[in-house]
Parts: sequence; C-alpha cells; structure tokens
Amino acid sequence: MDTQADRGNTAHRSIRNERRMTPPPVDPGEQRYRVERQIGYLLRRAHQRASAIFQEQIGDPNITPTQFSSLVKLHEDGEVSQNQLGRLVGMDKATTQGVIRRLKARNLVSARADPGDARRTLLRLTGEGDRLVQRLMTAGPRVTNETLKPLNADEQRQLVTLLSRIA
Amino acid sequence: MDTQADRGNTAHRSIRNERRMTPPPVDPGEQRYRVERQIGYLLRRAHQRASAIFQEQIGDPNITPTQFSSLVKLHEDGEVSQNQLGRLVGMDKATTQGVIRRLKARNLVSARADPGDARRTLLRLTGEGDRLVQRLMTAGPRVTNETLKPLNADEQRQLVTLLSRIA
DNA sequence: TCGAGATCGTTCGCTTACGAACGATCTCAG
DNA sequence: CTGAGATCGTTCGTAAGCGAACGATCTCGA
Repeated sequence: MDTQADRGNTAHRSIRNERRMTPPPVDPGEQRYRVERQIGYLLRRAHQRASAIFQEQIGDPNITPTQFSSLVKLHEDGEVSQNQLGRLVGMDKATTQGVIRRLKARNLVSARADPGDARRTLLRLTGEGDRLVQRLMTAGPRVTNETLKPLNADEQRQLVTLLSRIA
Repeated sequence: MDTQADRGNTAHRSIRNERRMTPPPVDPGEQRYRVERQIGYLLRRAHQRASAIFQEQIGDPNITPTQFSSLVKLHEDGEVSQNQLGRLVGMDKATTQGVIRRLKARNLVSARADPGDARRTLLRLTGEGDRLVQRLMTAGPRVTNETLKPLNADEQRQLVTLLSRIA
C-alpha cells in the first residue's frame, strides 16, 4: 500500500492554466457531487482496509478473506455442493470455481461426485483443512476488532446492523 | 502429487446422514463465530451489491465504479500525475496504471510528460471525457439512493459517517 | 412419457486489486 | 557536488469478481 508521502511537495501546484474553466461555481445552497461521500466509494475503501487488516492479522499469507469464508462455511455445514457453497458465501459460480480449485490444490478441500445428482460436486474439508480453519478462526475476532477500532462499542454495533441491511 | 489424501477418512467428523446434525450446544453466554456477522464479510457483500447497482443505474455498461471515480477526480482537479490520482481515488499504482490505460484507449483521458519532472505523467480529461463525466454525474445520486434504499434518511447519514471513519 | 426449461460446473474474456521488482529520475543531507 | 534514498511509472504474477456461453443433467408439467 502506497503511503501518502507526496504531501509537502508543492512543485506541481501550478495548475497549468486554461481548460480548468469554471472551477466550482460555489453555490452556497447546493451540494456538489463528491465521490468520497458516496456510499459505493466508501464501501470500496472500507473493504480495502478490512482486507489489508485481514491479511496482516490472520497469520497465514496464503489465505484470503474469501477463502477463509468458504472454509468456515464448509466447517459449519459439513458437505455442500460447489454452487451451493458459492451462494452461501456470496460468490459467483465462476469465482467459486477458482476459489475451490485453489483450495483443492492445497489439499484443504476434497470433492466427490454427488451420488444422487450427476451434475453436482460435493465439497468438504480435508483433515488438514479442518485443522487450519479451527486455528484461523481464533484470529477472527482480532481482525474484526482491529477493523472496527476507530469506533466505540455502540457505533460498532450500529455499523454492523446497518451494513447487514444494505448487504 | 498424491491426490486424495483424505479419501474415506475416518478421523474426520463424518456427517454420514444428510440431516443437519445439531450444531454444538448453544452456550447461552458464548457467541459462535459467524462469518456473516464479521465486518469484513459485510463490507464485501455490501460492496458487491453497490457495484451491481452502479452498473445498472449509471447507464453506460463500459464504465466501472473505479473508472468513474477517476474521471470525477480529474474533472475536479484538472491535471494531476498518475500516482497522485491513484492516491486521491485509493488505487494501488499498478491498479492505476491499468485503469488509466483503458481510459486513454477510449480517449477519455489524455497524458503528457510533466515538463518539470521527467518521472511524472500528467493526466487530464479529454473533451469527450469531460462531457461523459458531466453526464454520468447526474446519475450519481440515483446510484446512492438506490443503494441506501433499505435505510431511512437518519440511518443513511449514520452509515455514511461510520463508514467514513473506518475507511 | 417426453420435452422445455432449470440447474450444475466449466471456460473465456475482462476488470479491479495488490505485492514485488525494476530502471529512470528527483531530492536532500553531508 | 555527490551519493543515498525517495518517488515515478512499468511489468509480472496472483486472486477475486462478473457476464456470457456451453454441454450435461435433472425436474416437472402437459
């Protein structure tokens, strides 16, 4: 992550000229459109920060947030089909395919054909996958706490509640 | 590579019967770790939904949220260097490179060498880019409104405030 | 029974996102 | 003035994410 370092370097403050016609008409009553106030932009930035904290706190540089969610769901549900897992975790089926392929390659997840439906592939954790997810889950609260650190307990609850409703 | 290390596994908790085995006894005091309550997971899902709404509301299937943010920033600031734009919009410099390359390819952004610093590339909107961003900005509020629809006005303000603080 | 439509998992192409390494260039302290 | 270190933009590799198309399979109603 690039740190903000450029400050203090005002060399390029010159604003060449022209083209920058009506800077802001500065309408006292009207609110200008600001990207950094838009919900989508804020969600993107907050998600970036949360992902970075996950990576630094989870203690395993090879596990991504999405992989972790998939592993936890498999831990809870035991055995589910691939697309079903995708729905549970909020992954497109193309995305799911890639995530599961990588988890299988690392021997964290095993697959077998569904005996009752030839279209389906049933997934479950391997012993190794189960051990890993149990270990990683102990770090889960640390990730959450660190991400929500700027807020007090009340605000943390509010944010989680509001986010649940728009997610 | 030895495939299936886990075949038929006995030690593994075998969920032989399809029925939902009763989850670990619910300790009234203890809270189980739930992915769908974690802030990172909620941010990921909310961001997915916000992006989908952006795409359906913005009216131009070729413009992504990140591209839009970049265009708006260029519209506001006139002319900035590439890395500087990345910092303003929250993009890694590798990401910035890709985004700008695509915007240049579509003739929405133009670039020139910084006369005072040979390392830098100065970016600005083309006339076409300027017209586009002005048109798209009128759809901006629609995106926000639709995304925040599940919340009332008070809750919307709260969410934006809280998100700003953790982003 | 049978066939239209749904679902399953795969593949392709594209975009965002990040870390790491790189050569070129700039800044600043000594 | 000079060299160490910072910054610039590029490139490579990897991951998540999505739409679209595809063949195989399953479901269900006529």
